[in-house]
This record gives sequence, C-alpha cells and structure tokens, in this order.
Amino acid sequence: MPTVSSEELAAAAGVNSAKLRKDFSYLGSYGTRGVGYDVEYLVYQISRELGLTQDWPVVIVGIGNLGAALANYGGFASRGFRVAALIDADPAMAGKPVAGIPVQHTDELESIIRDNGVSIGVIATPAGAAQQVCDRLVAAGVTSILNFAPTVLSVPDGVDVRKVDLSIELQILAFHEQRKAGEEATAGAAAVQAAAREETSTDQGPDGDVPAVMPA
Amino acid sequence: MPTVSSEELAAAAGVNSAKLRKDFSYLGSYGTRGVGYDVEYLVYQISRELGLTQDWPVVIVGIGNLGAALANYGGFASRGFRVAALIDADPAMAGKPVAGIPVQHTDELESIIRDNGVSIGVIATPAGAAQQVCDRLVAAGVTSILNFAPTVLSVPDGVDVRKVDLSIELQILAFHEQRKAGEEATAGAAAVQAAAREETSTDQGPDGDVPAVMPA
DNA sequence: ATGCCTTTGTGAACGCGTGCACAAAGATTG
DNA sequence: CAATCTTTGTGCACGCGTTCACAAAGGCAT
Repeated sequence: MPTVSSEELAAAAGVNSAKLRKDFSYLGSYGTRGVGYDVEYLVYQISRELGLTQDWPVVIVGIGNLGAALANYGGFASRGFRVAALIDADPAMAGKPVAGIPVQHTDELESIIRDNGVSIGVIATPAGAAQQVCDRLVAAGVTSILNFAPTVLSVPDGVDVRKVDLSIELQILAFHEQRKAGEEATAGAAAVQAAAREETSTDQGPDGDVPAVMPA
Repeated sequence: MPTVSSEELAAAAGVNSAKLRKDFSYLGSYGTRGVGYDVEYLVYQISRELGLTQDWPVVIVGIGNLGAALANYGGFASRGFRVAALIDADPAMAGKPVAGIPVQHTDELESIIRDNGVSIGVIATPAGAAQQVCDRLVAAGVTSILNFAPTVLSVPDGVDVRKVDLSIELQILAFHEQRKAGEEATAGAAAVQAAAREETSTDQGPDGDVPAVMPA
C-alpha cells in the first residue's frame, strides 16, 4: 500500500507538517501512526470533499474568443465539470459547433438550464450584456456564477458570484516588477495592495495574493 | 477640494475604518485631520504605488482563442498595460491582425522583447509549448510571466510566475454549491481546501479564497 | 510477546493581524 | 483668538491561526 507521511507532503508543498496534519484531521480521514496516509484513500477523500467526484453541468454564455477558449479548455472535464451548453445572442452563431458542442441561441437559455439541472453558469459576454444574462440565469435557477465580464454583478442572496479579472494578475506582476526596479524611493511601499483591493471591488472575486510586506 | 473620510471609504468597501487608515499610513500619504483624504491625491498615490501610472509593454505568446481574447481585453490599456506584440508559432497567422495588432512569428520573439524593453510576458499557448516559450522569454530578458497554460513552469530565481487556472474558480463555486446542497453528511467538511491547495500547486498562482470555515 | 521506532493527532504557546479607543491635529465658527 | 468639532494616526489589547512539542498509537523486528 503506497503511503505518504505528512512530513513528505509538507516538504513537497513547502508548508508546515503540523498544519497539514491538522487540516487533514478535519476531514476525518485518518492516517496510520508510524506509517502515514494511504495515498489512494487520501486523494479520494479530498476529491470528494472538494466536489471533484460529482458531475457539474455548466453553461457558458457568450461565445466570443473567451467563451470559445473556455469551451476548449481541457481542465474542466478532469475536474468534474461538463459543458452542458454554449449560448450566444448572435443568431448567426446558432448551430455552429465550438469545441464539438453546437452553440444555442439565448432564447433557449431558460429551457437549457431547467432541462439539464444546471446550477453553475459562466458569463463571458461583453460587459453591457452581463447583468441581463446574469438575471436570466438566476431566474432560471442558477445559484453560482463565474463572471469574466468587467462588471460587478448584483445578485440576490443565496447566489454566489466570482469575478475573474484577467488584468488583475498582470497588475500583481507589474507591482512586483516595479519593486524589483526601484528599491530607492519605494521605501515605505507595500501594504497598499490591501487597501486598493478594498477600494476597487466589493468583495466578489479572486484575491490576488501579494505577500503583505511590512515596510521598515 | 473633494475629500473622503476613512469612515465613508470603509463603509463603501465593507471593511474596518481603522485598518484602512493604518494601511494608508504606510503609504506616507497623509490625510487631513478633521477633513479626510484628498480624493485626487489619494488616487494618484495608490495608482503610483501599484504601478498603474507606469507604462508596461507586454507580449502575448500563443494567439489562439485565449490569446485573442486577451488581446481584445479592454481592461489592459486602462491599467497601464500596452500590448507590444502578439506572437504565434503558426506561420499562417503571421501578419494577420488581431485586435488591430499584426501577429508576429515566434522567430521574432527575442528581438521583439529586446527592442521594446518588455519585462512582462503572457503565455497562452498549449501546455506542450509553454515551458519552451517560457525559457525563451526569460533568456530574452523577461522577468515576469503570466501563465495561462495548464503546466507548472520552472524558472530561475528572480523571475516571477503567476499561473491562472481558469477551472480553479469554477471549482471553488462547485465547492460552495456542494455545501449548499448537502448540509447533512457534510458535517466536518471545510478546511480541506487549504490542504488541497498545498497538494496541487507549488506556490505560484492565485489563491482562490474560500473562507476557512471551522467545523464544529 | 516485548520493546523500539516511526508517525499521527492535538493541547498549549506563540506571533501576527485586526479592531478598539483615544490623544493629537487641524479646520471651522462665533 | 479661543472654543468646539471632526477626523486622522497609532498604541494597545484581543482573537485567531500557525507552529511547537509531546503523548498515544500502530507497525515491525527480534
């Protein structure tokens, strides 16, 4: 039986082994003292807890470059996601296959959601259409939305929204890049990013982790 | 002179006003007691600290759906980024304009980087080509890389890499979705995501923030 | 079977970040 | 110019998460 110790795992991940053990303990997944964790069992437990063993039907709305890129993205299937439908407002797109899936018109949105029991929707439309699409998704029963459009969506309670801003990551890189260059005047620089984050977005979305460097 | 108090700002952002003031204090940007912060000055200071006032030339390598989507993305210009060049390995793409910028062949990579003083590169190639492109970018002088390819890149010290995995955000939504549904057996669920994070990626990339719920 | 060795699971201490609360500072009004 | 009022900047305390350290547990060799 192949096993791993918390020590090995921690070293590989660059974290503290005690924390890792404590985290695992919340799972209820018990390791064996003197031996370690059964790899297969551990992988299964974590996968299940994360929802990777379930099948999540997903719709993508807005089949432009980004929507097409998402439809073609290989990582989805392996993580338990299944693209149930591609939806676009352009009638000319209807029926055209993208990533092997025929695009359907926005008119079908509600019925697609209901027929497939979709609870997760991806919005890759232009900013102008995003809120409207969002409202329709929610009304049809979607309770989780991944938003790529550069708009903050408002949704009723009980609906989760995560906003992906492709430029935020670039901004974080630029921030570091700037600090590499100018070590002189940039003395009391850092903790700003936290403040900036507070200013721009109202909560939803991924927090780019810039290490909170405390200036001298 | 238009001003804001830390109290107003904090309320709008949903955070504590004291923390906000403390964060601002690290900037050295002083507010005026009894009045608040000069909005214009504050915006400028934060922008400058974040590198938004600088002009960052960026190259995008791999002009498939994703690369094209990035090239068309409006958010870049407003954040100080300028797409200096689009690069693709397919000779058939060469010269074809995407988002108004002609695609150039991979052969030109090194000279483009050098001529434009590019220090930030975006990789939107298939996984197989990513490491090779990365190596060439680094060799040509790029010191920050935004990686959309589903591979972990290895780079020498001094080079920053951020990996964007489009399915991670979906996974976080699915995680919450699962918890919404099954409140029964999912008693001692939560802190797993931290552990999972430790397992999968070795540091680089955005940490999707799932609130660390402690089980009873 | 007994003792030793390895590794888990966790109680307790430490450290850091957040939030409270107040003194200092400046603006404003009479 | 003095008194008052508002808001900043920050010392201090609290709380939470991380880390340390060790006892309990199980495997394995003799």
